[in-house]
Amino acid sequence: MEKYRDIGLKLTPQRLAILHYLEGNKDHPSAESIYRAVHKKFPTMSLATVYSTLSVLKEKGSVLELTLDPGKKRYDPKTTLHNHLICVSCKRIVDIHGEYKLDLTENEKQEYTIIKSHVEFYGLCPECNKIKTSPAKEASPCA
Amino acid sequence: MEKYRDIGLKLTPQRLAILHYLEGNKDHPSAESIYRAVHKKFPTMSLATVYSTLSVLKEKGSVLELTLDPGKKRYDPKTTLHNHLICVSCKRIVDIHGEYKLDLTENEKQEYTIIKSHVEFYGLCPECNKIKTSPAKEASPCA
DNA sequence: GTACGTGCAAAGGTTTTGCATTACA
DNA sequence: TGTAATGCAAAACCTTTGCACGTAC
Repeated sequence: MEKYRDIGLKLTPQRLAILHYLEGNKDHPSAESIYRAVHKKFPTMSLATVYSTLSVLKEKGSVLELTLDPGKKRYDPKTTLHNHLICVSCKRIVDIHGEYKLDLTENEKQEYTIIKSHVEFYGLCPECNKIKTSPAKEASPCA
Repeated sequence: MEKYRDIGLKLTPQRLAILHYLEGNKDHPSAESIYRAVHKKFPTMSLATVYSTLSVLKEKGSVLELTLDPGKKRYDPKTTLHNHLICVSCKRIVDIHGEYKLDLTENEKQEYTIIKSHVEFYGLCPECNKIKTSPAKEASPCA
């Protein structure tokens, strides 16, 4: 946690609670769900503080803001390049770690400069896939 | 335009105006910008009508709702699979037509079912790229 | 001690909804 | 004519902002 002080963050109890919640979190939570989780253990926490902390973490490059969910932003503490699958059944967002060769044509290489890329897969997450392919059970949305 | 009646759409003047505006449109407009454009020619048009028409068109598969812009939805009348580049300079969204091999590992193939995929490139659009690579001019955001 | 974070409430932007009126088919 | 679309206003969300107060360093 000291690494956050090193990048110029004042470590208040509220921020520590948010940082602990985010550490290793693979749920790609929204501001609201971070707030709900942290508010349980820390009833004075306000939603504005969550937004303001996320804004600072984003500036410092310590979280990624994901634009995958129509209607709200999601946050990802994993900041190295990776891709995502959006489950069409349960709406969960899960990490996909493969690297892909996304080669532009020669024409396109002249026209554009590419800085980075991100792949969104739409399909079934492991849990919903299991339900669907399991012969014994009726298919039903997970979560 | 008759194809829309065929899919069960009542063709009101408002809807025709929206459909004309969307036809061949490559700007990936938001509801608000569709409203602004159509309202000029059609002053009685209301924003609620734009939303309701977009909702029907989406259901019928005649437009795609894009979740690329944090804070608002964008709409794309091109419904065949293609990818997008988000210009980090001018924020324009432009189509990228290459097809990519996005092969999952054997492990992943067992875990997931993939229905479709979409690649977001971040970089410079043709206009901003031209400005940047042109030696004679100062770089400046386009649009 | 000071600069910055917190919490509250209000405001801003996008999208949805309810309802009376209007118009397509 | 009947069903569905329109337009208006209000409400529902998500996110940002202003400001008085509190706290990490």
